[in-house]
Amino acid sequence: MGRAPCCDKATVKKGPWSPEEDAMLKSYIEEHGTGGNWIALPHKIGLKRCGKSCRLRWLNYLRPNIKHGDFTPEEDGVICSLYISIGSRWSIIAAQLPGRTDNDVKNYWNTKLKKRLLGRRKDHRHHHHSAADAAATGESTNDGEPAAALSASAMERIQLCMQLQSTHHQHHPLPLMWPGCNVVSGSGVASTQSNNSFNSNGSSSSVTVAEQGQLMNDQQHLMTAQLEAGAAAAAAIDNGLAASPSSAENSNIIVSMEAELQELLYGGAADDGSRGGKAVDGGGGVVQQVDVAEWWSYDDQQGKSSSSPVAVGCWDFTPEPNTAFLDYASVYDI
DNA sequence: AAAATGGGCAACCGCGTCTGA
DNA sequence: GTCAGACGCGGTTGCCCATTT
Repeated sequence: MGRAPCCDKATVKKGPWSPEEDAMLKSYIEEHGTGGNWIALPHKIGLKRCGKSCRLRWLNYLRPNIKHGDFTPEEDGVICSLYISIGSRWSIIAAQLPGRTDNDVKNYWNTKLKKRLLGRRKDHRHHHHSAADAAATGESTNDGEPAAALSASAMERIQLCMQLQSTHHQHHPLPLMWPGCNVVSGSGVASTQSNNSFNSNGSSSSVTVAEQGQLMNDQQHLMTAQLEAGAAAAAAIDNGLAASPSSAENSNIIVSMEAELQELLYGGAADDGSRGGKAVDGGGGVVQQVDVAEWWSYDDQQGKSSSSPVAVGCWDFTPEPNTAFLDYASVYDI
């Protein structure tokens, strides 16, 4: 016995949304909110759409302050680092990127970032015939373990890690650090958790994009430090094993790996720091000011369904941002 | 110029999780 | 404690447009 469909598929409209439908949905939600029931929403509005479709349209396109296209290098770094660490948890990754949706991040990864990163593997192929290579081609690894046992996501993470490692660290194998890795607990984590937007507690901490860039950079330090851990754990998790944690750390390695990630992403041009952690110039030379507290506060404002909602932020209807981060943090012990 | 191919993106689908009765 | 309905997420599909042959 299958699950009951959420709507009458015979009567709902599918396919691209028309401007009229967009306008109807947008104006209704801006005026009344969602009412906490997406399924009932299209009936109230008079739209011949599935409730889930309305929700998706609102979240991915109509919501205020949605950013489309032109991912910044900082965002690239966050996406890559997090993907390597946690895999395709797009909602969590998107939660770290204000204005980005999980669908956007997912599409961006699948169509661009992944190719940019994995596409470079050929450059190093003649040096190494890695386990990931073997796995990717369906070959067996040295110990005879069929690589097909790993998920595609895990394989990608391993490929990325091994590519990073193969570029410069072939003579300096990195220690495993998972899951209790606390590599940069003295700097990156502390500053990240004390300053960033994810510890929203109602206080109106105003954080500029420039600061956000630095925060992302801090995060990237952390995430990059977990590259190895992520790959090892991905393999372990996929095999139902628990990787043993290690306390080993080497800040030089972390910095090197971060640089390698930048190199993989942006093609080897040595980064003097102007790329990461700098202000995001909107093109006009003026650094944007983003009040993160306001951003995250939209949930509350919208939830009150005031007659004139001030849609400053746009992460309503998504999990509490710090919850998402805490989810990540609790899993990865940071 | 036309056809084939590939890339990018919006939208859909199905399933796991959550929530309230 | 159970169950049904709703939500949220990740994977996949399909369409449109650009590029290549």
